[in-house]
Amino acid sequence: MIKLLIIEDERKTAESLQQGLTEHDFIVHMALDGGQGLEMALSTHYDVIISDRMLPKMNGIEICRELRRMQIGTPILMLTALGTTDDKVYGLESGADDYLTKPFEFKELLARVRALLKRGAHFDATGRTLRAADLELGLDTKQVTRHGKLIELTAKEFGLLEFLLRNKGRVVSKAEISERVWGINFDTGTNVVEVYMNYLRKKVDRDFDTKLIHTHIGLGYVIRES
Amino acid sequence: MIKLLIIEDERKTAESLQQGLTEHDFIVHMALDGGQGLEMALSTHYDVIISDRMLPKMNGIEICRELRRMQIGTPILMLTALGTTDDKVYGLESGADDYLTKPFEFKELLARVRALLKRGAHFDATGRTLRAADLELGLDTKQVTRHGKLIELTAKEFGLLEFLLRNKGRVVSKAEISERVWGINFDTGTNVVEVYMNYLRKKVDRDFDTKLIHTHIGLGYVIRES
DNA sequence: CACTTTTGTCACCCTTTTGGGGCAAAAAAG
DNA sequence: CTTTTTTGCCCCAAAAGGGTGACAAAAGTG
Repeated sequence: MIKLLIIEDERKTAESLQQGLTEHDFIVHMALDGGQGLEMALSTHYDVIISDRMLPKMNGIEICRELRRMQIGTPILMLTALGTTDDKVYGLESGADDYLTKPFEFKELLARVRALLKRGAHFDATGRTLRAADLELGLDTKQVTRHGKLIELTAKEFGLLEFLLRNKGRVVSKAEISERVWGINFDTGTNVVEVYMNYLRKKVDRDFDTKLIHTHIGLGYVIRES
Repeated sequence: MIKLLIIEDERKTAESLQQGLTEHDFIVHMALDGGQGLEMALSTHYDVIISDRMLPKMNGIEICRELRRMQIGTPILMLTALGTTDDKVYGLESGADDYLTKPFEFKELLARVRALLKRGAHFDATGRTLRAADLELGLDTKQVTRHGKLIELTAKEFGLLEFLLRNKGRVVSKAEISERVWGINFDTGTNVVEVYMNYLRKKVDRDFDTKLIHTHIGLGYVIRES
């Protein structure tokens, strides 16, 4: 479920954007002026924000700056009627991630939104699927497959695999894992991590030739596809 | 030090880009055709890649796809003379992060590169690497290679090599090493440091002509690439 | 409540890592 | 050249790290 926020005061543009994006399976929220837009962006998590540059109450540039000041990194696509290079430069420097000049074709906007989503997907909890070789983990569907075959995981196993996949290629220590997946301070002499790593391996690696979960003794674990 | 790769075959464009970007304190590498560009992008870590779309040997779209297939997430800014919306859409869908149509003003390109950098700064999985000659140590991957060949190290060996590499060119005493790597007060008549230095040499230097680990008798050890 | 599933602990075993002893080789000192 | 110190390097035993089955507690389900 990908959520977008559109901040736009021209009714006609706003409506056609909303319609077009809704048809492409995005969840679209609308704000009709800058103040409202900022408020919504601050209170809800969006995957991409599309904002007009000229707006009542607070303009697009100000919204940008304010969001970045509040440590909100949501990608912002700025729309504008102003097409000079200086305008674009100014917009990008104030924290926008892309800048599109009106008039534009809807499909270009769609492509740019998707490009912004792709970039954020690595970290954002809203990405669609995580992959490593022929292993796929659906963040939305909560389904895991290897070589097309469904693998049933429990909640903790899923959480552990998701954490490993999000850090694909990076060795993560047991302390880091228990901290991030279990939320515990790895001081209690527990060996849950090892036990679960064992469960995961049985389900994910055992029946396959190329192993994905690797141990680096004394350092931690890593998912690697080589 | 921010490194950019420019893949562009038109001499004039290439040179003016290089000059402009160098003036803004970027380190700029150039490739004049697609094949060369791909090779460079695969072997070196760049912060942003700027690629022309139409290139000899291999075009920009193909480079994009190939890099993404190889799990390289470096932000890509595509340049093109083709300005139709469909071209842009196609480019963005193949894995590019931004798309700029020629002719453009340099300052817009600069602003877009900066916008990409801001975002890409996050996942720098390939950047945290220590090097000495053809020896590479990945701080995240915990992998060590020499001349492209993987070397397996234990945790202590890794810690020792990391310490030496962090102090590349500086002679570190055995007391310093045991203090920083083992966390012990080098008073016990132990010879662990010598023993481990020996392990490291076996794995890192033995099979190669140019030795990297050098002993300064009575003073300590150092990694030197000369 | 009875039953199933999930979660986490324990105990045991196996593997790898670690670091010391001892000695030969190399370097420095006399 | 001989002696002393330092370093390199083999072997080996102890320790640490990690894998795994059994089992009990906890959570979820009808």
